[in-house]
Amino acid sequence: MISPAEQLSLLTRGVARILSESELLKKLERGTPLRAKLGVDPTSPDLHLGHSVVLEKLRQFQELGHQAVLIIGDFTAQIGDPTGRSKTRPPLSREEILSNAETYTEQAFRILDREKTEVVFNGEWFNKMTFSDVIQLNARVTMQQMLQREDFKNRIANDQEVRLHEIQYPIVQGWDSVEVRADVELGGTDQLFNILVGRDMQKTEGMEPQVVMCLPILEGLDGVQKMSKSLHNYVGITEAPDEIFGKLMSISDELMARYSLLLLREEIDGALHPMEAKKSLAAALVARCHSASEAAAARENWEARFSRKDLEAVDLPEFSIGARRDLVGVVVAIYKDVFATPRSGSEVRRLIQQGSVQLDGEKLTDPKCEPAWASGQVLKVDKKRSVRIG
RNA sequence: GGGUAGAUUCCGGAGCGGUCAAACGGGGCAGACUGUAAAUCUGCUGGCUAUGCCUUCGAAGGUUCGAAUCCUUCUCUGCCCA
Repeated sequence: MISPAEQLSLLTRGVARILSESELLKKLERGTPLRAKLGVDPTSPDLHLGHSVVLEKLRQFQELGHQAVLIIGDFTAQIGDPTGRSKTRPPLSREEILSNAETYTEQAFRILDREKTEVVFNGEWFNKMTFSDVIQLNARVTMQQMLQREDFKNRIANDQEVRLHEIQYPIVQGWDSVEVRADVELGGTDQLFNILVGRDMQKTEGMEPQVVMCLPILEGLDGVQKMSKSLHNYVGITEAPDEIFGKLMSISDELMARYSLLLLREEIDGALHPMEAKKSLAAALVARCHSASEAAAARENWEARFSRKDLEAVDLPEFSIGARRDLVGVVVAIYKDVFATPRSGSEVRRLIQQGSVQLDGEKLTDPKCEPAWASGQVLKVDKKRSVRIG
């Protein structure tokens, strides 16, 4: 058994904010397993590297013999969170939530130890509440407290709306902590406020307050905004090895250092050429999401393709010419069927005119042309995407 | 409830009734250069069976030869006052 002090130093590594270390130490010194809580929202079940930062931390708790408590926010998902102006997000059905929760946990268990994870749905207690229970819950929190929250404050300052139900979210989340008797709650730094509410609610209930542990928010591939699916700047942990490797190779050097630190808890080796360092990072992350052998294969594939530009040696997706044989028609079909990133005919026409499309290394700039297609030809539609004509 | 401002293409934000598919900026995409990096430069950024046609400027009507621009009603939002 590792000593409480050693545990503390491991657990606080890579953490952006903790309240407070001394409280955590005290809890650790009791010697009984701590209950470490993480609440997740089953609205978009696709996990990406951003989520993995906090999941890794939770895993660390497990490795040290503590109890992970994963709360699925099925209740909140049923209400639907209408963030944004005109569009009200349709509330999810029971079935959707359950199936989302299923895919979510499936993915989360790539990182977490399934055997040592307690999964609970918060609808279990919230669905039983009456309106008067809700009022009483609200009575525990003041308006002033809610208005302290940074993003509410900003939105008010910028004349943007804040819906009343939005200020319920921290309360709901806070009550979860009471229900599961959390000793520690994990979350991104954006969760600081919510987690603090949980502390307060536990105190009002006469419980020992949970320790707040905030992990840094991972930037997306653009290096500016947080990683998120809706911003299209994410790397999904279930994506194909080549895909993950490629996406990581396109990040900036600056971001590479950040990813290395947050995802691998390692500094970049300054002696390496930045590109080599990036390859190691990419390989390490592919290995984590898949396996070491797949990581090696992805690396080799990438090098053949982009360093040696040896497209013959690479596994390219195959495409068979369909009904439309003209260049625009073919490229549109490729984007849609092979890469699942549809582009309109006009868009493709522009790409062609700008010299993005090559057939066997030769640029085709006339959208109207109809090349003599032959099986085995390599059609490159843009810098990163090519197919082999089947 | 009263007053007031506003709703424009991914976002921000212009837009004398015709020359507006709509300025400008951001973002995005592509090309050149590279290390699928950054920086920089260039081009593009509604759709189509494409020298023309179609659908877009909160919604529905209306006035006009003609409307994002004018009128009416409606919906939504901000701000101020209660």
